Amino acid sequence: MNLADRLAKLPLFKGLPASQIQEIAKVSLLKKYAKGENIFSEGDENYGFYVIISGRAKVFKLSSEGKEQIFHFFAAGDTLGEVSVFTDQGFPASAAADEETTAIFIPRASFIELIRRDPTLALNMLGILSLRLRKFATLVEDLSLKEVPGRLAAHLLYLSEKTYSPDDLRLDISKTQLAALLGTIPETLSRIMTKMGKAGLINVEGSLIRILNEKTLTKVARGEVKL
Amino acid sequence: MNLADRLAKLPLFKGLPASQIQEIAKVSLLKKYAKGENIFSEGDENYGFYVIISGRAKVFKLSSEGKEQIFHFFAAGDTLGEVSVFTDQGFPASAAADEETTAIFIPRASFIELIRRDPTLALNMLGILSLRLRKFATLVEDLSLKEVPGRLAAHLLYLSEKTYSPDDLRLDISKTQLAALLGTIPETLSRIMTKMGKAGLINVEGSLIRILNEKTLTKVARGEVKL
DNA sequence: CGCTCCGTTGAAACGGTTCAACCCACGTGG
DNA sequence: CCACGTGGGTTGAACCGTTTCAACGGAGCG
Repeated sequence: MNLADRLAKLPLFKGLPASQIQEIAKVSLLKKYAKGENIFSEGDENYGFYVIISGRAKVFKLSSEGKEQIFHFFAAGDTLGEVSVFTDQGFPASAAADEETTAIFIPRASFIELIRRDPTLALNMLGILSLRLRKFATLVEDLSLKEVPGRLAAHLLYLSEKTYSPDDLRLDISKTQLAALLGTIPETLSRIMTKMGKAGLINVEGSLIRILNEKTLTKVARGEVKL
Repeated sequence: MNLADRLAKLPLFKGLPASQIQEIAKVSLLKKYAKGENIFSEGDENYGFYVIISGRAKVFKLSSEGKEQIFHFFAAGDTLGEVSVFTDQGFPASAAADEETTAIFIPRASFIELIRRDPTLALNMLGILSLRLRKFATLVEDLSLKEVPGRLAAHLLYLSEKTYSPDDLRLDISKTQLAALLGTIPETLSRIMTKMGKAGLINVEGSLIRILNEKTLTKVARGEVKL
């Protein structure tokens, strides 16, 4: 499959005429990243953004002591690095491939040029950024207003919503990564999972999690019930 | 001054032809809010967004126990509530006037219509949302990877950057509000200010803060030095 | 086989919050 | 004009959730 066909499938380019997609394809690059490989680093100058074709990437920051906070995971179809396309500063955070990942790199100047010509693309991008802002809002809420059990409960319910079998979840990331996503450390996450298990809220077997008591779990997520 | 003149001065509408601004002005509303008055609430259906003309507003969330996390303060020229213009969900957080505030309400449909016609406006809005995302990124970083002294130090240095007299700061919000912005409570903030005073980093007299040792303060902000 | 990575568990330490008391500046009403 | 209440800010002591440090078990892999 060539670049143009791949681009045409993306939600970002939905509703865009083929001719313009061809144009973008001409200046775009297909890139491959090995597991754990760096995609860009905080502060790097930015010449464009990325669209994930396959695999998974994370955007994160590290503290001075080495603790990692993951902002978001990106999978096939997602865009990353768009923020610095529209502001003249380097990347606000770093990104790395979580497994073997392929992505399309779209140069900044050509993309802006395309937006100027087609407002549909602009609206698509505005929708993407708005969604991202929503996610940040709930992340801030979780970090500041909820304790770790609340964050975990909220995350499990979030996963539950986007699954076919809403009570049988499979974590597609390691528990260490999950801890970094929830703003805590593996030890704490482990303890809380054990507690939730003993309280009959969930059942954990490796990366398989079954929700046993959704009602109470919801209350924990809201901070109405403590563990 | 009429609505159209006010709109024309906003960075959001920079570079936009007067005819289109007139059009927007026709469907916009001038609103006034008393100190403390609610502007919109989390989850409210959204029919448009707001531009602050004078005064100050805050966007925030409350925990189930009543703790407040302020996401951002907005002053004259800033827009708020744009996020839900581009996604079909209610407001992700609540907003209230921090003092007597006037704002222009711009209806969603007309604004989207205008974007469709003028890509300049789209690019302006993309720039605004991107900047907001950057702020969220540093907020998350602060909450998750820094301790309260680090957050305070970072905030003071941030204020210092945007002042004429970079070593003499005046807090324009109450310390209680500052605590809510930094993700902590007034008691903790007070203690840390005292500590920083005793360590010779700053000098606090009411809402006047003088930075005495910027170098060390920077290290505290980076987490390289503990208090 | 032995290494590394991930996850788990325990005990101690720490940062921050909670609760309570108190101070001060300010505005209001008697 | 003073008494009073109110809101913002400060301080102390107890408490609590989370992290830290250390040790250990198991799975996967060269």
